[in-house]
Amino acid sequence: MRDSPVDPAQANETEETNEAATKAAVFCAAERLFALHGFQNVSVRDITADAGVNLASVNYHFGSKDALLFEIFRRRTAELNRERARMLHEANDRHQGNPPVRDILEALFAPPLRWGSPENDRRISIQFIIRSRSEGNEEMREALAKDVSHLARFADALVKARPELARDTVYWRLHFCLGMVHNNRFAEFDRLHVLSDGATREGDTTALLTRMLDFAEAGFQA
Amino acid sequence: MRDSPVDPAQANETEETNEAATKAAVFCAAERLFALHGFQNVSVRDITADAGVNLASVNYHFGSKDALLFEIFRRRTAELNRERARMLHEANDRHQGNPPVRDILEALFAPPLRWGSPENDRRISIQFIIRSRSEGNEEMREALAKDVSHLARFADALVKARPELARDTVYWRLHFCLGMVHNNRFAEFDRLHVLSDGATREGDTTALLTRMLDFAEAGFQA
DNA sequence: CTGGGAGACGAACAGACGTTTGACTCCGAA
DNA sequence: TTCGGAGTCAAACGTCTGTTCGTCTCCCAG
Repeated sequence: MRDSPVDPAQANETEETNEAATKAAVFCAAERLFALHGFQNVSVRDITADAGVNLASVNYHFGSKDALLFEIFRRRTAELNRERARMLHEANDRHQGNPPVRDILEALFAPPLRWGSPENDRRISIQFIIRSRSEGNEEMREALAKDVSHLARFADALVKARPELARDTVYWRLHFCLGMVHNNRFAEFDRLHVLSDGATREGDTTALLTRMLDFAEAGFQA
Repeated sequence: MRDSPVDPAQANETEETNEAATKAAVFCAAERLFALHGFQNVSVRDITADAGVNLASVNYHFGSKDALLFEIFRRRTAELNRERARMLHEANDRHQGNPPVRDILEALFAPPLRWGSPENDRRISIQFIIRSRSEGNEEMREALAKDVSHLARFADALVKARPELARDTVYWRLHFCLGMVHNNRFAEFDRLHVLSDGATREGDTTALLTRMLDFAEAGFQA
């Protein structure tokens, strides 16, 4: 076992890499199948069959099925958090450390929405993350609970942007905004599509972002 | 098999009923365990052991594990929809068939919030419903997708209350509101509690309802 | 050339799963 | 009293699960 194996995410879909190609194939197949069918509904055999590798590959490269799940989760949440933090940082730079509510919320909404756009390769990743929020095992939920520092930065920025609001009011409204984001699942989009008889298409990501920002920004004005 | 067995929900927790007591016990135990640990993480043996009945009871009284799941789902969603429809009807009566946005949203928010209050027996039921939205099998998701008529009444009322808004705008904002509701899970409350360092307690249901209505009503003003 | 570790592979493991079976008890109707 | 169905029960069924084992191939350092 070498110390720094080929990064599965970087070797994405490029099965030509001469080393650890099977590890990357397992990683990608697992993420996709988990995101589409749920964590418990996908067996190790499903993953290895889809990836075209041997059954024992999962346990050899990742230790266990749960460890594989957690590694996908850890990597993707880290990437999402990094992108959100970067946008929040840019908003701070743009507004001398005191960005308005809309810019803060954009840093929260835009990354998962961009990932979720139909033409984006990360569409699967965001579905995986959302799913891990409800189907994740104890380890994953613990990691989510521990990682409040990431959200705390957004909460602090919002408190600074709306100093007249009580702190707990800001926390609750941030909670509502997160609910808006996490509801962006395939099934929910389908129901909305049926309800509106085809009037609402989720294809236009920037338009959806504007809709969400309009709604949430107004919510913070209350 | 008689035609109208004792209603498990009515025989709730009263194991003294001389007939079909085990069916009610299975129903209650299953709902609680499913809500707490997830659908796939609870086995038929877990349910029957918790209910104190024989292993074969589930298949005898409900046909299969999936059928049991679906029966709990069907009953609870019907109860929730009925309560929401009743509140929307009352709001219509109060305002001559044209209730304001806040009253419509209250009919949407209040029932699940009331159920979710700590002292309420239905706290488990609402967790079950929320869970079924992401963990439900094909049959349950199909039932959710088909039942747009229930949501359509809320959408129509909102369109009537805000005629200056485009229809798809109203649909999207209703979608956002549903996200706010469905995010009210145990795990999410926990994270919010950690984030706010104990400042936000979910105990006061009416206060939470006010917070949600303030936020969502303002969102519809945008 | 040679030895050894990394990795892929088929096969098997032990356990948990949902479901089914057949016998037994009990009670109301004939 | 007798018959039959409803309900409970222990036991077993076959299947699918995650994981492990032993072996084989291949490549590179010695």
